[in-house]
Amino acid sequence: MMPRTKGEESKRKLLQAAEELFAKKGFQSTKISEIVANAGLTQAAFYLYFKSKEDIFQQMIQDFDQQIIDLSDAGKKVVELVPNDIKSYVTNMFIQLFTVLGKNPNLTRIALQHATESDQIRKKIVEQIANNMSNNQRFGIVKEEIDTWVAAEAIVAVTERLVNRYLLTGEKTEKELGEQVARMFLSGILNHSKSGD
Amino acid sequence: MMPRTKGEESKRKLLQAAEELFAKKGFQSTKISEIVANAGLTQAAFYLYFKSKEDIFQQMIQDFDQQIIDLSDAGKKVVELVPNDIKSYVTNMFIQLFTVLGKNPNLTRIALQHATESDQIRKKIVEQIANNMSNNQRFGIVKEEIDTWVAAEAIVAVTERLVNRYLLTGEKTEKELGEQVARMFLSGILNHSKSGD
Amino acid sequence: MMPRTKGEESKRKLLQAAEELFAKKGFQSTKISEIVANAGLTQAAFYLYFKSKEDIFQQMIQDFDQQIIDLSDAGKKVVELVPNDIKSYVTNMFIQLFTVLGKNPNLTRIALQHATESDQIRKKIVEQIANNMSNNQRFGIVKEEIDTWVAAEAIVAVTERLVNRYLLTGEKTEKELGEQVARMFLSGILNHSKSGD
Amino acid sequence: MMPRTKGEESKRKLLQAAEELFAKKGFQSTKISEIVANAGLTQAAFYLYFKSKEDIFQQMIQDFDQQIIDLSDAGKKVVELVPNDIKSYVTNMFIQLFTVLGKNPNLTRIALQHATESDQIRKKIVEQIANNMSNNQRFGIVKEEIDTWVAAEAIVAVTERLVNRYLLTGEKTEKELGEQVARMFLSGILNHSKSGD
DNA sequence: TATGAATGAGGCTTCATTCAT
DNA sequence: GATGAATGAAGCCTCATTCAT
Repeated sequence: MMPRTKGEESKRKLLQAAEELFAKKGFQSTKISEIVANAGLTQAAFYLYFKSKEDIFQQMIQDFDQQIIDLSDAGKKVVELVPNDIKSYVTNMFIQLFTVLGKNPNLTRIALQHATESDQIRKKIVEQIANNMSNNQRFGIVKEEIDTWVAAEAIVAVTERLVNRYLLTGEKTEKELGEQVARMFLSGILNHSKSGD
Repeated sequence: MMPRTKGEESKRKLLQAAEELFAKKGFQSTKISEIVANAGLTQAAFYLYFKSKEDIFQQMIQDFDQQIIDLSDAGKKVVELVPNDIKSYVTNMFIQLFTVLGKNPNLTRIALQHATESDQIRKKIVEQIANNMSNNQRFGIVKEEIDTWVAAEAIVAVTERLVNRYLLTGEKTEKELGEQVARMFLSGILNHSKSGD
Repeated sequence: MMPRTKGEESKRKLLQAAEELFAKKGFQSTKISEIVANAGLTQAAFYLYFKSKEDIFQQMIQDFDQQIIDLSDAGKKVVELVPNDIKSYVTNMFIQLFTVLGKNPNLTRIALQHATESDQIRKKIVEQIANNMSNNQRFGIVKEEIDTWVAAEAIVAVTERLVNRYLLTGEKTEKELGEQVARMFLSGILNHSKSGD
Repeated sequence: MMPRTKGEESKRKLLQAAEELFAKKGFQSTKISEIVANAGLTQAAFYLYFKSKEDIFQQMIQDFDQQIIDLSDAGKKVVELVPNDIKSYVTNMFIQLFTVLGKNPNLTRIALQHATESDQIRKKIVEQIANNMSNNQRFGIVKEEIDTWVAAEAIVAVTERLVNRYLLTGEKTEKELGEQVARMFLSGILNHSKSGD
C-alpha cells in the first residue's frame, strides 16, 4: 500500500492534490498547474503518470467506483435475509451508505458532479438500492405504492447532499445522519410493522 | 411579454441560449462562442447586452431568485393555518415546490450548481422550509425528534434531483412526484394523526 | 464662423470632443465611443462626418497646420529687417511662438505626439526657425559656431515642453515664458551686441 | 552579463524587442504579437516571463530608473564644489546627461512618453537639475532672474529631443551635442564670469 | 440628419500538452 | 524520474466600422 518507488510516491501525491482541488473547485476550474504545485512537482512530471487531465480523473474515480461496487455486492447478499428488526436493518443501511460516501467526501463530491461520470456512478448506486427495495417489496416489507426507483433516487440525493452539508463540515456524524434519514424515510416506505417505533 | 425591439429580442435569445447551455454543460464549460452560435449572433453582439459571462449568469438568476422569494413569502402566510388535513397540505406543498422548480428546470439546475450563487438560493429555500417545519413542530404536528434543518435539506435535495431526473425527462408529472415524495416523507416526519392514510 | 446647420454643429462638437480626448489620452487610447459620448451623439453619427478615426485627426491637424504656415510666412517677412533691438526682436519671436502653440495647447500636444504627423509639423516649425537663424548668421547676428538646426530643434523642444508644463496648467503666461526662454538662449546664441543686457 | 540559461536569453530577447518597438511605435500601438515575433517566440512564451504588457514595461523602466537615480546622486555630490572653470563644469554636466540618456535612447523615449511613468522619471531628472542650479544660484553662479525650474525643464526637453534627433541617428556625438547645448545655454544662465568665452 | 443594432478583425491572456535535456 | 522551456489552440473581450431604418 505504501508506495515503494519515488515514482509511485509522486503519482500518489498528484492524485491526492487533484482530489482535493477537484472537490474544492470542480474539474473544469482546476488547473494542472495547481495540481502539480500542490504536489510539489512540475507540469511535465504530471504527464509521466497521466495521459491527460481527464485521465487522472478517471483513475481517481476507479478506486471509488470499486468501493461502490463492493457496497453493492454486500447489499445483494443481505437481501435474502428477512430481518427481524427491519428498522435497525434499514438504519444500518443508511449508516453504511453515509459511511462509504463520508469516507470519501471529496470523491463523492467529484464523482457526483462530473457530468458524464456521475451518471454512471449514481446509476450504480441507485440501481443497487432500487433492486434491493423491489426485492423487499415482494416480501411485503416495502409498501406497494412506492416507486422504488424514485425512492432510490431520493435516498441517494439526500445522502449526497447531507454528506456535503453536514459530514464534510463535521457538524454531524455518520450515525446521526443515518438515524435522522432512516427516521424520515422509514415509516413512509415500510409497511407498519410490529418492529416500528 | 413579447419583446418589441430587435435589441430586446436579441437579448432574450442570448439569455435563452445561455440558460440551456449552462444547464446542459455547466457554467465553466459553456463558451460564449456557443451561446452566441445558439442565438444566431456574433460574439461581439453578446457584449452589447452583457458585460461578461458572469453578468449574463447574474441577470439570469435574478428572475429565478425572485420567484423563489415569492414562493417563500406565500409559504409564510400558510404557516398560521392549522390544516384539518395535514397530509393533503403537505402533499400540496411538495407539488408546489415541484411546480416552481419544475417550471424552471434549467434555472434550478444552474442556480443550485454555480458555487457562490447556489448557496444563496438553496439557503433561501431550505430556510423557508425549515422555519415552516419548526413552526409546525411547535404545534405538535411535526415530530419532536426531527432535525428540521436536516429534513429541509433533504427535501430540497430530493426535489432538485427528481426534477432533473423525472420532470425534465417528462417521465413523471409534478403531481406524481409530489405525491410520491409526500408519501415517503409524511409518516416519517409527521406525528401519527387521524389524517394519515 | 458659427455653424449654421445642425450638421455643422454636430461636426464641430465631434472635433471639439476629439481634440480634448486626443490631447488628454493620446490618439491610440481615445475610443470613438468616447468621442461621440462627449459630443452627445451616437457612433454611427461619427461616420457621417469623418471617414475614419484617422480622418478626424487629419482634419483637426489641418487648421493647426495652416496657422503654423502663417506664422512661418510672417517669420520670413521679418527676416529682412535688421532690427535695432535684437533682443526685443528675439524675445518677441519667442512670445509669438508660445502664443501660437499656447492658443492651441491641445493641438500642439497632439500634433507633436502623433508619430508620422508630428514629424511633418515639427519639421516645418524647425525649418522656419533654422532658416531664419541662418539668415541672421550671415548678417553676423547669430554666432558662427552655432549649429542653427540644432538650435532650432532645441527651441522647439523647449517651447513645446514649457507650453505643456506651464502654459496649459496656467502657472505661467506666454509673456513670462517667452522672456525666460529668450533670456536663457539669447546671449548663448547671439553675438555680444550693444543691445544685450 | 551574458544570460546563462535559455530562459534568461528568451526574456532578454523579449525585453530587447519590446524596447525597440515601444520606442518606435509607442506603448499602446505595440502589440504583443509584434514583440514576440521580433523575439522569435510565440505569444504564450511572453507570459512565461511577464504577467502583462504593462509588466514588461515596468521591468524595462526599472533599470533605467536606477541609472537616473544614480546620476542624480552623483550630481548631488558635485554640488558642493565651486568649480574654477564653470563653463567646463556645465559642459561636462550636459555631456553626462547626453551620455546617460544617449546610452538608452529607446528607454529615454519610452520613459518620457508613457504617461504615468514619464512624469515620475522626468520629475526626478528635472528636480535634480533644478536643485543643483538653485544651489549655484545662491553662490552667485547662476543668474538671479533665472527660474531654475523652468530652466531645468528646458534643459531636459532639449536633451531629450536632441538625443532622439541626432544621437539616435548617429548624426552627432554626445560630445558635440553637449558642447552645442552648453554654448547655447551657458551665457544665458550663468553670470558673466572670467571663465566665459 | 441621426440612430439602433450588428459585425469582423484582432488584441490579450490562459491552459493543457509536448519535447529536448 | 524529472525539469525547463516552449507551444497551439482556444477563450474572453474590445473597437472601429457598417447598414438598415
